Amino acid sequence: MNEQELSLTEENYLKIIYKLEMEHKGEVTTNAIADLTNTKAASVSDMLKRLSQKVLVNYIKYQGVTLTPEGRKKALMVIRKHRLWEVFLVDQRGYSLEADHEIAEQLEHIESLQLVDQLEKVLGYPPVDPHGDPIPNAKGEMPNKKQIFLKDMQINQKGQIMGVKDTSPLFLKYLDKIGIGIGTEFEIIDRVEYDQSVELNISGRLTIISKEVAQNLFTIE
Amino acid sequence: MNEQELSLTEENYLKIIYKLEMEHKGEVTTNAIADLTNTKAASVSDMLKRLSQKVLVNYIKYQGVTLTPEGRKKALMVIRKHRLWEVFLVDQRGYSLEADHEIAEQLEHIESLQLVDQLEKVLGYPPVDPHGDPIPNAKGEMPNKKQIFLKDMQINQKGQIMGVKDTSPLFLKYLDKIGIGIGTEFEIIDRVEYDQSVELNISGRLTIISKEVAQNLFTIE
DNA sequence: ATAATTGTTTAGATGAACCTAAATTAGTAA
DNA sequence: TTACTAATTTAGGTTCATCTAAACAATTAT
Repeated sequence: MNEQELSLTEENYLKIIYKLEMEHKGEVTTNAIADLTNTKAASVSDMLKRLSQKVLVNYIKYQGVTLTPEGRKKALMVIRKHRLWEVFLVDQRGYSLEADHEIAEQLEHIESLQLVDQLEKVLGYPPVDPHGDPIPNAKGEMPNKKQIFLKDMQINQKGQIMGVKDTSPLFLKYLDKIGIGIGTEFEIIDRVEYDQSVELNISGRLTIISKEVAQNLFTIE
Repeated sequence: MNEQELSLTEENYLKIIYKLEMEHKGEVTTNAIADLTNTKAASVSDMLKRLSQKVLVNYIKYQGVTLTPEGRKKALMVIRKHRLWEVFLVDQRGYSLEADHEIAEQLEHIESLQLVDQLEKVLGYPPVDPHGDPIPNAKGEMPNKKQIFLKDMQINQKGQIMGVKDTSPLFLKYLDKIGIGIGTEFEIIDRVEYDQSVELNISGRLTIISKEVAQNLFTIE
């Protein structure tokens, strides 16, 4: 009785309400939603009424919306799918395409919990997507992982590259050249006082990265 | 001017018309389409009018439809996506899920030619999907590959397992056990007169499969 | 050839998701 | 407070994809 199928559009609304709720910590306004959905306020009002009827949001006229527990769970499932597909896309093809996000916007609506769970397994249970955003678990709970930049890590700490901040082709090409990518394991060997560059041990080899690079690479926890 | 975006529904109609055209070699009837789309004849008539206006089908009232070249190309692109995703699903997870086809039905509508081309590359340019159906190329042309069952191959011929006919869990489990899967390379060593079983060389090791198994495994060309 | 059957199309409605324009409410400034 | 502005909702329409029921065309059987 719980598992009402949601339309693609409804899923998108929930996802956006979730995001806005996180940002402003509270009620979400009609206009804010209209902006992000590329629709008009009137259309949003319509939809909020419908979502309210399905008990996915708490909606009081003129006062904005919040998600119900059920709505939040649905939103998190969509976000989970989106982020896992993002990992998949980057994994399969590198950061090459600007379009990754757009494609993930479509893939996030593929219905099959099993598929997404299997995807997660194949990808090695990544805690975050390539933007460093945490991936909700199969129960629809958002873990509070945080990204830590190599620049800020202690000497002797180990980790695995989980993503990059700067996604310009120039930077990505350089990373590729020096053999650093998503999943690369490393250990912080030393930090050079002089220029704040960082010495890494990557599978036995010493690799030195500049401060700029160390500011743009992150691991998790 | 050519690249009108099609709705998911329109894509499905084209795909189904293509399939029916292949089967009956000629005009496709309204009712046949209605059956496969799980809609009613009246809805099909409506849609055919719309597709006709977009010059994707040739439609004459009471006389059935055929695809135009443009419509055929669109249909083949959908089929290409569907079959590549099927390969992906089986690749990632084995035949485990009955639901593979349903999931591919959704994935086939993901818009991104680049993604599907990249997928094809990652999968190693498979000529057929796991059901042995050929995969149209990036230009929207259907190659005429045909499946050949191991039962019918000559001694000394080599090949690669491209799919299975029987997809019952029992059979798939057995294949798994004897180490045969999609992509497995083999050479036909001999055929045993007595029971028509087939001796294979699989990466240096002799494997014997029964007539029944050899009737259900195929390669291509 | 005519009648009966089957297949197909039209007419008129529906629901989802959107729109514009007008009305309403909430919040702010005089 | 009252008047004004900005945000929101309602009213009334549109398009897409569907439906049912009725009308119409084509095919088959007598």
